[in-house]
Amino acid sequence: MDIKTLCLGLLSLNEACGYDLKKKFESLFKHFFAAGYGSIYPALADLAEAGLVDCREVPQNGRPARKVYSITESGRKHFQDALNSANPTHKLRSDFLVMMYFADQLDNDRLQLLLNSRVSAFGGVTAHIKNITDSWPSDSPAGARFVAGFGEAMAKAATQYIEENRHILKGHSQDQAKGQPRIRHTDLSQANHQPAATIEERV
Amino acid sequence: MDIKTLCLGLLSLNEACGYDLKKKFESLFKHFFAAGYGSIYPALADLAEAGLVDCREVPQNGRPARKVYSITESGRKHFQDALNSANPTHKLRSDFLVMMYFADQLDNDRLQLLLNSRVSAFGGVTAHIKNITDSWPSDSPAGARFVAGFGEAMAKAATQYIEENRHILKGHSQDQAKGQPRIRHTDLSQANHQPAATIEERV
DNA sequence: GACCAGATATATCGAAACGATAGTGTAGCT
DNA sequence: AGCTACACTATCGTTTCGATATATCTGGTC
Repeated sequence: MDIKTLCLGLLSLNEACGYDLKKKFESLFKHFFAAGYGSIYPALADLAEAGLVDCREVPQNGRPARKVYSITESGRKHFQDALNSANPTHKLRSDFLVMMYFADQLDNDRLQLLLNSRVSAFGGVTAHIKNITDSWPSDSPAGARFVAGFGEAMAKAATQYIEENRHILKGHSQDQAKGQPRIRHTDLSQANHQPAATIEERV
Repeated sequence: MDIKTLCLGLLSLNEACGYDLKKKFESLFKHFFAAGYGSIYPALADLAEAGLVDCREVPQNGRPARKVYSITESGRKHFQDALNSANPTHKLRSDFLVMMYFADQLDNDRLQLLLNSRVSAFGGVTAHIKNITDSWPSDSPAGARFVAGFGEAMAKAATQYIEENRHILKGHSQDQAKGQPRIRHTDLSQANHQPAATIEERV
């Protein structure tokens, strides 16, 4: 599902301008789908050109006019089709885990700092979700509650995992020699080399 | 952390060709960092041009020659710097959760299908991680075990959350009218409109 | 022996998305 | 008077994605 479709989906609930959509991304979708202006504005322009949304300019005193986009029947149908055809992805991209993978090239202070700030980032996610859901009425849509709960559950599980397992990671102490990995590593590059499983190699 | 840096990190452990790196991404990093050929090959070329890696061609019978990249001292230093300066991200991008957010525009069969295949996808993640870790020696690096465990923990927590909360989602039945949301939605577009919190709006 | 799927290895190209930045006036606070 | 936050627009260069092309060897099946 691309950003265009997502914007269309949000517009299927309420008409909105680009700025409104950005705010939604940063409140409702913050923990599972990020989108910046550089994605949203072109997406809206494309949707308008394709006739999936209408654009209406609402002038304001001083400020740039709001360009309010509202979904058309064609757009609504298009979104329904997208909901029913796509097989949805669910992808994590984590520099944090990459760094943890390379923990033995970090010194210990740095490692502990990274772990602590990740835990605190998950705390921030939890706080954010609590913050937005607190204002919801009791009849708020099930989907919204489901995804909020999912975010909470993930943040909690991640925090717990880190706290329970951080002890297995030990960065080297700072006065130790840096820059050379302290594990064996073996030449991989013979012509016609064997399948990886039969070669001694750092996992 | 961009793909270049990540490739450099992998090359700090073993020299490798583009194809080798791709395999690593698809085994070790599969659950938290994806990268395709379209990212890896340009990254290697850039690294070589910047002098952070050396490239050595190893001819093979029939097949295209392996271009084996090995990290230079400069490259190693560069990677250490990257490890110590970046504040790492950890981002989820989930079309699945987007769709769940729009659950009330899905019919029930489709909704159940999506939930089931997501659960089974998490099962696949768990199986994949078990598969790669089973072959590891007992002295395998702590970082690798930490990130593998993290993936397992997340897959487990996600599965559990879905199973325990899927009942709150109810897609409409198939014979019901489609295409119109059944919740109120209010015009957002008055000039100089109020802050969102004071307007009735679908969350 | 014929045949096909899959592994090994390279690489490119257009489309999509990211991330940072710019501009401009209002409102409110100190 | 000056500062910061907010409301709204928008662009632009870089990075990344995803699909595809090419070519040969290997291993298994009918």
